[in-house]
Order: sequence, then C-alpha cells, then structure tokens
Amino acid sequence: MRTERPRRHGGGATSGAAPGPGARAAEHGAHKAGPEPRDAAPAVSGPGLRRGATRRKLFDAAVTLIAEQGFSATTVDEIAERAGVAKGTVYYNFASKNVLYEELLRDGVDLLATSLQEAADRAVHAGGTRVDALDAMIRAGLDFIAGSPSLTQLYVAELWRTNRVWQPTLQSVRGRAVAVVESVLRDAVAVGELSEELDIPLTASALLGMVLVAALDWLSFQPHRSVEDVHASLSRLLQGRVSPVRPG
Amino acid sequence: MRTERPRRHGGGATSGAAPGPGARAAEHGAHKAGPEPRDAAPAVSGPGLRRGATRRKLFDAAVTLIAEQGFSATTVDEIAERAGVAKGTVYYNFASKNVLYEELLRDGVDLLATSLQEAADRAVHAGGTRVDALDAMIRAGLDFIAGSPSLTQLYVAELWRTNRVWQPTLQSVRGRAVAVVESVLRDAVAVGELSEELDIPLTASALLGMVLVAALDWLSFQPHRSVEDVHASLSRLLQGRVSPVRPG
DNA sequence: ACTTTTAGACTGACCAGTCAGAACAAAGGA
DNA sequence: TCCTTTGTTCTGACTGGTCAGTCTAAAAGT
Repeated sequence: MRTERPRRHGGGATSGAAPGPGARAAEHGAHKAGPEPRDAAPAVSGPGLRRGATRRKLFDAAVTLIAEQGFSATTVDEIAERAGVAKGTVYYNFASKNVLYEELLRDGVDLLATSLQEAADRAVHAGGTRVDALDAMIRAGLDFIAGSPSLTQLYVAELWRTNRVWQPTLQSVRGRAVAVVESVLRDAVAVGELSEELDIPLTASALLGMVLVAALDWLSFQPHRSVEDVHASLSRLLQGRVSPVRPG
Repeated sequence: MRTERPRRHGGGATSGAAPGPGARAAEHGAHKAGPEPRDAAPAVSGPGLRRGATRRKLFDAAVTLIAEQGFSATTVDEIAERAGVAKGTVYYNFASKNVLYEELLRDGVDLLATSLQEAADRAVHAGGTRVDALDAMIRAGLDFIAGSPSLTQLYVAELWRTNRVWQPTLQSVRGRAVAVVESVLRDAVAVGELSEELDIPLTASALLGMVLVAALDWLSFQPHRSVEDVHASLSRLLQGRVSPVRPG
C-alpha cells in the first residue's frame, strides 16, 4: 500500500449506504458508517467488553510483524492471523491499518515516557542526585527496551521520517520522552551538578540515542549479556562524564 | 510487495525466451536471460557508457524516496520518475528492486566507514591523542550524516531488522564502521588513554548511536544550528568523559 | 437485547517485473 | 561529410498476482 497517499478503495466509500446504527464518528479525518470502531481513545479498556483483549492481541501481533517486515510489507491478513482473529475483526476494532498502527505507537511509547518519568522521580525522592536520576532513567530505558524491542525498533525506524501520516503522533510522543530527560538535565544544571554550558536539548537526544542504539545493539548482537552488565557500562560512560566541567 | 518472501511474477520467469545478446550473468542467485544487468560490482563506473550516470541518478532518487516512505511503500515507478528515466531502465540496470536497494546501501555506507577511518588516521598522524581521533571521527560522522541524511535514515531504520533479505549486506557494512571505532578505542586503552575496564564493543555502539541520533535530531528539529555547534556539544560530552576512571 | 466476532467471497486499485522495439553511440566505408 | 552496421541503453504499454477494505448472515459472548 502506498500508505502516504490515501487510496479510495472498495465500494466508493460506502456511498450513500444506510447509516446503520450509531454513526457518531467524530475523530480521525472521516470515518464511514456501519458497525465501525466506536472510539479510538480507550485503547485497551472501556466499559467491559471483549474489545480490550482483542485490541491488545492485535497490537501485539502488529508490533512484531511490523518491526520485522516494515509497515507496508505487513498485511492485514497476517496481523489478523497472528492475532488469531478474523480479518473483519480488525476492521471492527480499527478504522484502518493506518489507525491501528497509529494507536499502537501512541499506546506503546506513552509507556516509555511514563516509565522514564517514574524512574527519575523515584531516584530523586530516594534522595539521590540528579545524575543518579539520569542513571536510573538509563536503567529504566534499558528495561523497557528489553521488554519491548519490537516497539523500539519501530520507533527508531519511524521517528525521523518526514511526510508520514502518523508523524504528528510520533512527534508528540517523542516530545514527552525527551521532555522528561531535559527536565532532569535542567534540574541538574540548576542545582549545580552539571555545567551551565550544557546544551540541554542536544544532550538529551544524544543520551536517548546512546541508550536506544546501545540497547538495540545489545539485544541484536550480544543477547547473552545481562541488563546489569550493559547498564554498568553505559553508566560508567555517563558517570565519569556529564559531570561539571574539568579544568582545561 | 512482501519483499521478504519473493514473488513469482509476470510471464513465468521468461520461460524459454530467446537468450538475446550477452547472457553472461554469473552473480546474484539466479538471473534470467535477456539484455539484463551485466555486472553488479561497478556501481557507477565501467567501460565508458551512460550506465554509470544512470545508476547514480537511480541511487539518488531511490535513497530519498525510500528514506521518506520506506522500502515497500516506494514504487519502482516513482523511483524511475524521480530519476527521470523509464521504468524499464531500472530493470536494465538492476536485477530487481531489492538488488537496487542492496547496492545502494553498500555503496553509501561504505563511504561512511571510509570517511571515519580517514578522519581517525588523519588525527593520529597529525600527532593527536586517541581521544582526539575519536573526536575527529565524531566530526566526520556529523559531516557525513549532514551530507547524506537520507542514507543515515535508511541505515537506522534497517539495521536492527532481522529477517530481511539485505540483512547480510547491512551487517557486514555495520561491522566495518563499528570496527573502525573499536580499533581506535582499543588503541586508546592500550596506550593508557582510556580505562581498561572500558567495554569496547558496547562503548563503540553507544558512541555511534550518540552521534547518529544526535545528528538526525539536529537535522530534523534544529536544522539552523551549525555543525561546529553540534560537534562542540558532543565533543564536550565525550571529552569530559571517556577518559580514565576517576577516583570513587 | 445488545455487542462483538466469524468466515470468506469480492472489488478495484496497485505494482513488480517483462518484452519488443526505438534511440543512441562508436566504427568503419564510400 | 554522410550513410550503414553493430552493439548498447532506454522506453513504456502490458501482464498477472497482491492486498486494503467491504459486506453479509449467523454465531458467540455478556
């Protein structure tokens, strides 16, 4: 599928079809009529139905398939099959393949930002320094990536692509993750733990990149190593480093 | 296209078609007959013909399109159009879309490894320390990425995908790039500039990741900044850091 | 009673790859 | 200088498989 340039498929956008029950679509560009997906927000929850479980299954199936093959190369039939549901179910739960993907990204990466934030808060509340907080975030990042390598994979593959329909989604999520790191860095500078010359945004993305790439490399090429081990190495790289300027 | 699982298209693999002129193919799994691509090696050169120029144009067109849209979402027709040639020309010059992509990756990323190596050598020969060499490599990396952001994009999107037909190609190239960094790190440790506790492979990939991600972020989100500026920031991050262990 | 899932046939656009011939270049030949 | 020849490179209409998305009637869940 060309993804970027929307097609207009099938029976001409359900032209003039009977409105069917509940046509309250008011999100995403333009839905159609029919039994369609009622709301996009509650990704996995909602007033007690099976939908939550089904959506979860679809996310899980989609994330691994897409990480392996790429978005366009992954077919809806495959996703349905791996999730163990009928193709129609996919379309009952998501307006389109694109929407499924977009919600998947949002759902997943939200978790990362949250997890980083919590790790930082915990470290600071436990009386650690800001650098300790950074270290805790590295650990949290590694744990998260180890737990969802496919998702990380997707994230890395998509983030810097411009012109994709789900770019806005990704950008906003990226913003959240980076913001967490940046705020810790800012605090650290304010408190005097780090040099004032520090370029906050750039350092934040460099750190994120360091963890991301190191983690993916670890999982791909040295999977036998333990998280602790990897964390220790990165930590050493950080500890000696993001500290106050040295003379010279 | 499903890319990973090869299709079998068109008229049954040119069944029994007239061999046509020059059928000396002896590379790539199994070519067919016909006027086909004569050799894959000379990406852009060769005994004086137009092919070189055409291939270059196709590489250029393909790299940007694929960086923007992804491999499967990019059609051969688009590539041909952007390159200003007919679709048939693509297939005259490359056995398939896959092969085009593979050669493109090889061609491009080879340049990166070479450029890193040269930068390192230059720094060392100029009498600098190993850390200076690392610094020079960061700079070379930034320059390279700034010059070919699309290529970098592709690289990042593909590297950790398993199960792709061009994985071997990428792996070998990645190996070359990482090897350059690792050798400098190893030297530095040997000479005593860096701690012996340093985890060479992991640090190498972390550094590469740092530069990669920082550069892509820079180009995407703060394009107005100068290379010098970005380099300085990363350099600071490095200088204070990958140095001998500190007490404590 | 209402919501969700099923199986799968169907549609229409789409796209990788093909092929027969046209355009082009180099090297004589008159 | 102007053909003719021969091999190379390019062209674009065409073929046949593929896939997103639709639809239906009935079954399953709550």
